[in-house]
Amino acid sequence: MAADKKGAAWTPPPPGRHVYEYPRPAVTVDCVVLGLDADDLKVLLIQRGVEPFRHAWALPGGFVKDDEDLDEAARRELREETAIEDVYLEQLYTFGAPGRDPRGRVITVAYYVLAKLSDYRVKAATDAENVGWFALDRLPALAFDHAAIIERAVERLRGKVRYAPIGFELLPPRFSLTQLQRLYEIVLERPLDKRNFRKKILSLGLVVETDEVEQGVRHRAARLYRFDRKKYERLLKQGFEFAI
Amino acid sequence: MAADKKGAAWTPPPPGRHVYEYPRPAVTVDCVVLGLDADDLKVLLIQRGVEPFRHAWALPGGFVKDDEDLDEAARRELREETAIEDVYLEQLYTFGAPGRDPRGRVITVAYYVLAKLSDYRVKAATDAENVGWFALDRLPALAFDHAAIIERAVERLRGKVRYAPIGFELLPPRFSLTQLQRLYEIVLERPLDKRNFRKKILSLGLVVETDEVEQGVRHRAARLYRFDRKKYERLLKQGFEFAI
DNA sequence: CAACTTCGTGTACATTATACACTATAAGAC
DNA sequence: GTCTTATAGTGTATAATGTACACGAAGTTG
Repeated sequence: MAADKKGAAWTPPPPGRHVYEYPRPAVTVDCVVLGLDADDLKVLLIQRGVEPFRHAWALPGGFVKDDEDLDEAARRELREETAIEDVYLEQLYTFGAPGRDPRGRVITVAYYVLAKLSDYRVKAATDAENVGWFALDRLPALAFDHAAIIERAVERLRGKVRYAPIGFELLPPRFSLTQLQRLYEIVLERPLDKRNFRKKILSLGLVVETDEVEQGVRHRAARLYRFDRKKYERLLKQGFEFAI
Repeated sequence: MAADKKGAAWTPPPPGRHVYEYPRPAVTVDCVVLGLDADDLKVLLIQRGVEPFRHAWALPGGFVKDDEDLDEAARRELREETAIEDVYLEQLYTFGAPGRDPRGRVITVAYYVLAKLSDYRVKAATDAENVGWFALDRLPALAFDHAAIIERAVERLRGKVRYAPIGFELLPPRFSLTQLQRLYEIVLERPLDKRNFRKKILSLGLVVETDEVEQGVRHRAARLYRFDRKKYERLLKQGFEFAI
């Protein structure tokens, strides 16, 4: 976790000295923010300014406040550290191995976040600390157990993208079918047949044609579609199962 | 959580008084132990002996110790409170709403556990406190937010049983295909066709015939099968996907 | 040995998945 | 405005899988 983002060094509690009779670990949230570039899944990292792991890159995150829920804490830290808001956010897994933070017992509730990368390309770089998107296969050295957390987030995305319409969270509101196919190919790491993919997607009836086309391309522009979330929610209630 | 199982009442920290500058919630683990009866999914509950929620039923669980991992803590609490060991155990979700424990901030990492109910029918009742299996549709009043935790565990089981061979964790090592079908019918809450189910299961090649048959039934005895875990793991590495 | 209960089996049809290649359209260069 | 280039957009035949459906076989009990 990157809790001490304002530079105030955090000192661990003296071992074995607790005010109450039960252990009191520190609890943080960490966010694995995934975004889709033209050819890659990318993850948003911030560079640590303090020890331990000074200069190492880490997941955005920080301490959970006394009066906030875990999801709230994750959204707050995201907003504070990366200016990212209004994204798909879901709890991933809680990491609590005793040695995962050299300063003492810190349990972190990890979240995974799907962001429309294009929305945040600029903003991300303007924060006080270094912030950047990194391709998943070219990650820098990471603080704590954050590499393992990212790995689990990607596993989860891969597992879930086929059975839930979460891929759309990575695309702009209007997208071409080619873009959508590219997304699935990148996440699933295998090529898909263009005609079969389109047949399948359109037969679900969840993406609807708009009257817009791609702009600024140097060839025939593709028709743009949008995801019909309301229809999806209606169908869900009727036992419909999304699957690609 | 049922952390104070030995009757020592736990008092909450005075609000706003922390030794360090960041909040220090208590962290517990709670286990949703599911078992399969003839006609029902059941969950294992223990009855609380102390306030709050004295006399209410609750999930087995307790505080995470300073030097143990979360999974370890869950297994330890299970062993201590219910004598259950060597079961399928997987982290479920972390619940941390500020008001979920009336005594103060307690964050709980929930686990779900699949147990062969027949193994634990007797042992479970011998613990110092009241312990019992409850059908999911006839739960007693539950402490804290434990009803919500159980609900999420069942959702997870339902979602996962079709894509991972975890149903076998609920059956004895040797089982009939009728038992296996019954399991899926109970978990998925819909009837399955006998011939189609057997075709499907056998075509996966993961359950193998043994030379044993059901004992002590008052009709033709069914052949018993076992799950071939090694074969499953081999196939997994080759990209095989389990699905029912 | 009759009655009962569950076991174990196959086929026809519908649906879905897969493999595969060319024409249409728009932009850009000249 | 014509040619080049790049991607968009489309259909069919075959294989695989899913679904619906009913009855004789085998073992137990009285």
